[in-house]
Amino acid sequence: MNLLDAVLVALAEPTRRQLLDLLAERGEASASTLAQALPVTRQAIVKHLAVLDDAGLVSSRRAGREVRYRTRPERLAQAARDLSELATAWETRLATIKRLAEEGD
Amino acid sequence: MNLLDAVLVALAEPTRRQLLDLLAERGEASASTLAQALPVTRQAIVKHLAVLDDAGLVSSRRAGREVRYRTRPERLAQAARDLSELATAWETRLATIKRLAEEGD
DNA sequence: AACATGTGCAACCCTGAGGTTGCACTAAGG
DNA sequence: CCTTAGTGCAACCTCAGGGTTGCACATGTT
Repeated sequence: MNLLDAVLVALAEPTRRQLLDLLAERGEASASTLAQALPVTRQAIVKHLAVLDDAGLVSSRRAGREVRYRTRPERLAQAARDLSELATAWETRLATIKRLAEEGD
Repeated sequence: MNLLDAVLVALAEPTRRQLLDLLAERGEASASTLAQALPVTRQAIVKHLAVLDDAGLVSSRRAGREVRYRTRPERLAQAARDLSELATAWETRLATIKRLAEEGD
């Protein structure tokens, strides 16, 4: 599974998108803190953060006894570019097909 | 669930991404035809196409006894723009936080 | 030292998504 | 009219993903 795939999978989950919102809002936060803002357990949060980390959408660092997470906008920006490219490729395809159809009739 | 969410969910599935590839490649295809190119049943394909349709990533039209599907690049392009916006918003947040931290120290 | 807070790990539960099979229905072609 | 190819519907199966609980471990505080 390449990175774009991982990003898409990561973003497909409502809770994970909420987590990203919270992180973007706060700049940095621990799993325990985040758990207080959402209707799920800390453990669930941790799992989600792991998925987000695999997708490169968040990074973490240890600060004493807690682990702080933050967003990584570059990855999201990259994913956006990838999707954009894909869209352009489709458009080109469709344009070509349309053109051929018109010529051939 | 708004449209971007639906798009993300739709794209999170490998088989659906393959379907989109095939459609982009062929310009137009029916569920039965697509099923021949993938290791799953026509029914599975139909379900996936329904999800893609809900997300606005494909459109369909009846042609005699078959239903032909095609990609809709605008939606994907829109999704790409939305993600890009989100990334920018995060970047702005992080920049602000960083600035405040420097000023306040 | 004792306590509180945050994390890590593992087992477990359960729903939904992806997939299949079977059959009825409809349209095209001989 | 009969056959063939494509679709639609519904019941069913299976498993990974999201979630929980319980407990051990580590760090900070008094």
